[in-house]
Amino acid sequence: MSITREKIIEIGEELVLTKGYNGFSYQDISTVLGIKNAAVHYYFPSKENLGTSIIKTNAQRFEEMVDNMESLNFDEWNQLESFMKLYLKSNRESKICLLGSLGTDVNTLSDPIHQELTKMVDRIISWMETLLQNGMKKGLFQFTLPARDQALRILALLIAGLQLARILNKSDFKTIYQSILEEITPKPQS
Amino acid sequence: MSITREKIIEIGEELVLTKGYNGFSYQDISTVLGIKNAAVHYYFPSKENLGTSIIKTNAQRFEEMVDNMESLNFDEWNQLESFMKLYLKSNRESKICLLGSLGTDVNTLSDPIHQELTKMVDRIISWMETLLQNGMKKGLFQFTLPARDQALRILALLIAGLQLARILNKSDFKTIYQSILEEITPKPQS
DNA sequence: TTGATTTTACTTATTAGTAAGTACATTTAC
DNA sequence: GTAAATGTACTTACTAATAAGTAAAATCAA
Repeated sequence: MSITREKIIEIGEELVLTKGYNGFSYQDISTVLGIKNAAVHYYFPSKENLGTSIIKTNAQRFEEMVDNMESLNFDEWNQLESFMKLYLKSNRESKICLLGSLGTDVNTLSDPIHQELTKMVDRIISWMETLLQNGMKKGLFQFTLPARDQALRILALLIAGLQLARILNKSDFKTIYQSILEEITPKPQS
Repeated sequence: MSITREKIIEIGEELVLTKGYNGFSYQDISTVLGIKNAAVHYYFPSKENLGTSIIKTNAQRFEEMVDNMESLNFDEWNQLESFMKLYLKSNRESKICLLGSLGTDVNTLSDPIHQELTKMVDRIISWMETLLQNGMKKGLFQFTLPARDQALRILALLIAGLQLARILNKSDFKTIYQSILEEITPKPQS
């Protein structure tokens, strides 16, 4: 596969995470790569193509990470923490989450992008639901809500945590991050 | 004050909440109002003026609501619930939170808008912090985190709850909404 | 009739997108 | 083994649409 194509997706993703889907243009990408705007259209005829490719690439990266953690026999706690650490990295880089970024612009996205986005969120939620469920059985987690609801809460805290941290202060994300871990840490019996 | 001016702000806010700051144009506003693009520029010479006015109007509405609740002697529980009900309404109307919307586009906003946004988030967080603190003293709330951290969590859950609900399903917001109330409801002593 | 409001008629810049052509490497035909 | 054809990765040079923004004239309302 083409290296230029990969770089376009990479830069496109970075721009979605920093400026939002409607906040960047093909020119922004071509300028960074030192090529012409038309060269970007050569790989991605329309912005819709680029948008879906960005989401698909992201979703694929997620699946690879999950597969990798499974094959390394990560327990549920470590899997969740690894996932959450992706957000710590985003916070350091002043980026937000792809889901939160596109969640803002969802009404301006064409159907194919919208569907890809929904698919990815569904996938992450159900992955986390299973993870929480299994982890609780093992006593690694403790919570009272249905596992899917707990997953929704964790994802929401991560997504808006990054957004709030970019408005306020990076340290505010760390606060939220810590609180998530505390929320599901098993409490000693009294 | 001009009725047209007020309508422009109202429609502008609606557009920010549905399509994002970079997803709408003056043309979108003027078309709805049946006036010309230039008439919008008469009231708001630049989009920056409009953006700051939208935030200021929103912040003012918040202050009025707080004042009103105080004068009606709402207890802390009812004040928090009233605030949260604003988000229930947004969810019904498939709108997201102003803070979440602008949080995505923050890097593309000019300084005055950015500052207004930061001011508003600071204000809401510190209002909720005080509310939680006082409510806990009265036994209306129960939580273990520092009040500001708890406020950050609640705001984050509300903001991303709306975003996720727009991608997934409206009912997912209600789930998160309920979980917030449960999170701070005093537990009976054992 | 004065000032507030709005339209007309622009400008300039940027957007996504396209059509035609170029350079160069690879394959195919003889 | 060489020449012709083909494919890849672009550039050049556009278009059509839309963006924000402006100046000046027209309209309206007190």
